[in-house]
Amino acid sequence: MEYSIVIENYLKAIFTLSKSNENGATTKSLGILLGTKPPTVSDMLKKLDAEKLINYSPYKSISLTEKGEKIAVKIIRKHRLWETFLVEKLDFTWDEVHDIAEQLEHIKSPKLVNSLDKFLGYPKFDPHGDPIPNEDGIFEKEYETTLDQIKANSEVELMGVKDHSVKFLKYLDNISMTPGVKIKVLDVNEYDKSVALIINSKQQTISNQVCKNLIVKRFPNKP
Amino acid sequence: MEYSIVIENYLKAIFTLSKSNENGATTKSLGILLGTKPPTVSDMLKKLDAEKLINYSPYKSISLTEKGEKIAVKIIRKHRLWETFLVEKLDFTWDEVHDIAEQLEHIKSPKLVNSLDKFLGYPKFDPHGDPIPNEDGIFEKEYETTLDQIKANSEVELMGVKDHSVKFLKYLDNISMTPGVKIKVLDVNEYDKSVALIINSKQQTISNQVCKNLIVKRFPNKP
DNA sequence: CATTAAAATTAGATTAGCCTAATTTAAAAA
DNA sequence: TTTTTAAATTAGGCTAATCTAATTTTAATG
Repeated sequence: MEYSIVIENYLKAIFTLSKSNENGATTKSLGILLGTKPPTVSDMLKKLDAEKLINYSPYKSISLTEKGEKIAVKIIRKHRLWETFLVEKLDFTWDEVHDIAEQLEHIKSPKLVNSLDKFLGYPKFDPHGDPIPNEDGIFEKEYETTLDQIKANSEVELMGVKDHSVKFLKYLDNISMTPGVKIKVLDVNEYDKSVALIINSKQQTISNQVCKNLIVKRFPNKP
Repeated sequence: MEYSIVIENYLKAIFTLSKSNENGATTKSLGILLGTKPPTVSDMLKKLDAEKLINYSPYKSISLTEKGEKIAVKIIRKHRLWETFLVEKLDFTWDEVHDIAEQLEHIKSPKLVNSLDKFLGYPKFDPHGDPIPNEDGIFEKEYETTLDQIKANSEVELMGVKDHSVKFLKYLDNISMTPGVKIKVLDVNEYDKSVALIINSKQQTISNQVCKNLIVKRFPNKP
């Protein structure tokens, strides 16, 4: 079955709010997120319930059915793949891509999504660091990687090291690179892949070789 | 001003029919092309006229205003760029791309179109051989090029040669490569750029060097 | 030039998605 | 536990885009 863009947006919004919001999705919060008034939301909730996309009855709580969640995840997958495409291939910046991806996420073609995924090299995270679900709707649970995998304008947390030699650890200590520290990646040098970053509000540059030995964690699931 | 997808489709359809159809766009032909009934078309024509996108009054002929044509050409530009993207980058075939491009052509973002254009290397023709208008809405008038510029699954006509040596012309004669002949390009070898093609329903393979000396004409403006 | 056939338009109705105003329900406070 | 307040829903209406049925206009034919 094919659903309207409006319905797809509702499902995505309910998914997002169910994860992030304390009370889950509400008529009010959906209205704010989607830019519509509460009565409009109420109407639509009844319709989504009738289509078995959500579980809902008047004045009660809102949750996605399995069917509804599947669709929501598909939209999120498309959104994040298109964002990745725009940044990686068309040189858009981090902050320009959201509105365009909001439109692109509604393009209907199963083959297109997977071709795009392949073209992009099956990325696991979008430019904001949010995980991209695979074809089966599974989100990567492994948020850890090495620092050389991180793109510019991301924030990560240092989890550990791969090289445990005293020499290396002393060096890390020198630049305040201690476990648990927050690292903001500013820029990746195209030539030698060295990385400009900020630790404790101090800017530094470290080599690609060092990056490969630093295990970091991304922060997923921001809006 | 931003117009609805439906309006954009009407303008594109009127543009196409004005070029191809004997009587230009009519209520009936628009209905067939857009999959709507004549009364629906009539209503919309009044609306488009009110918006100064077309010149029209009841029972009279239909033509685009400058304003309307500009929008139509923009949509066509987007459509053909996206088709090129799908074939060149995502390995879609010739015949799979139309429906997807019909959706993609309505994505709104001026920067996106031009970034895509740049990413694709400012192509002048789409995979069907139709010309892609540039940012200013100008269509390439030069349909002639050399055979090495032609992609797989295109049809061209031989217009002339660059090498006029007897040796070369004798060789061409041998393979029925005579001026005016229709050439269907089947495949371009990735390794040596040699080209598999059909002339007079006979398949042959010719080298890249030979291709570079053959001047051919594309066939633009198919549906 | 009158008649007929085809095309186009007007009339009236429907659906999805949205709104404001009025009412109902649930949750929080007294 | 009653009262108050905030949230949610119902009622009634609007617009864009669509339809069928009826009517009008143009063009083609005799």
